[in-house]
Amino acid sequence: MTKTVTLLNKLEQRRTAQRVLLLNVIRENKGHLDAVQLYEQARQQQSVLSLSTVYRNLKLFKELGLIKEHQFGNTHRCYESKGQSHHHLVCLGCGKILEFRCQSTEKLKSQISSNRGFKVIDAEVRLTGYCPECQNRLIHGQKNSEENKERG
Amino acid sequence: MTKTVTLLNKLEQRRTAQRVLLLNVIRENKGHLDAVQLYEQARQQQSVLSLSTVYRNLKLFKELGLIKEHQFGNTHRCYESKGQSHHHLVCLGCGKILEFRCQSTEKLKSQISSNRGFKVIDAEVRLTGYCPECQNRLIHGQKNSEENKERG
DNA sequence: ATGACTGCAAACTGTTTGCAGTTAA
DNA sequence: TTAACTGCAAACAGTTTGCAGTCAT
Repeated sequence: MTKTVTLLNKLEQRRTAQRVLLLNVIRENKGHLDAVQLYEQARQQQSVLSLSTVYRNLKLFKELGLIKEHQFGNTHRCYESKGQSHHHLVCLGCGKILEFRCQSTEKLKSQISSNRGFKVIDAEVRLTGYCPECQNRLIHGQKNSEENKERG
Repeated sequence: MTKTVTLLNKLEQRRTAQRVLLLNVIRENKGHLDAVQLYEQARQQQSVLSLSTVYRNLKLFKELGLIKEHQFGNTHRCYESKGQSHHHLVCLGCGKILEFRCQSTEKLKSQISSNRGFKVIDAEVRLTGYCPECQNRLIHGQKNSEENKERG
């Protein structure tokens, strides 16, 4: 994987300690982080960092195409490093986000491109429903778990 | 199409003037409305209505499964009546939302269901990129149109 | 040296909530 | 009659912004 530092140099952005730190945390973390989670994880490694810097740099990274932004059911947005393309299963019961891959979107991209003249940059498939655990819980008549609902 | 009034009765919800009005506006409107747009359109027909009522009822309609909620690039959410299943093309240039249909998601649903044990309630495919007009504008070196960017 | 970047606090936006009055059933 | 519903204003959460100081180049 390209070094974060190199990445920032190439993109002609200043290589500040905060940017290197933030990008590293995002890239090391496999899942989805929201701004506050990223802030907290980053602060554990280096305490000089403010939440506005996190927001400002998330915006920058997004514009540079280094990360992807998502908004699932929740109010807040979350971010992930752009790695291998994958899609999401969003559980309505517990808010958990699962990932899956599928090849068929490539075909779809080219279809849309030729039929509609729309230049597709990115494709996301999102399935909402219930994960196995929540199905189980619902069958056995227990109350919905709200545990992971906000920070999934 | 089922009458809004009948719909509310069936669902054992009170048939208030505000609810009937809001549901009608949503159902008559083909595209996507955010809360404020819905509020404004509804007020044109009947001036006794507050924004909190709009939010409260959007939440209700969503829980009853009468409408679908989306969050595209923007900060605000938008809503549409549940009609024939369709997916979205989101233009990064002007924020415009285009729709398309595709059959392949049904197959995907059952695949995920059998492979992962995830009970799929809904599937959405979202392609982001550039609409024909924006591609044109970009080729001819003009600046990005921000016109529709917020209220698309 | 200097313009990009940062932390801080204050502002802003979309949404939710408490309350007292109103209305559908 | 009364619990569900409403409008209003105030609260809230997530995000953005203005400013003065700092730091990468």
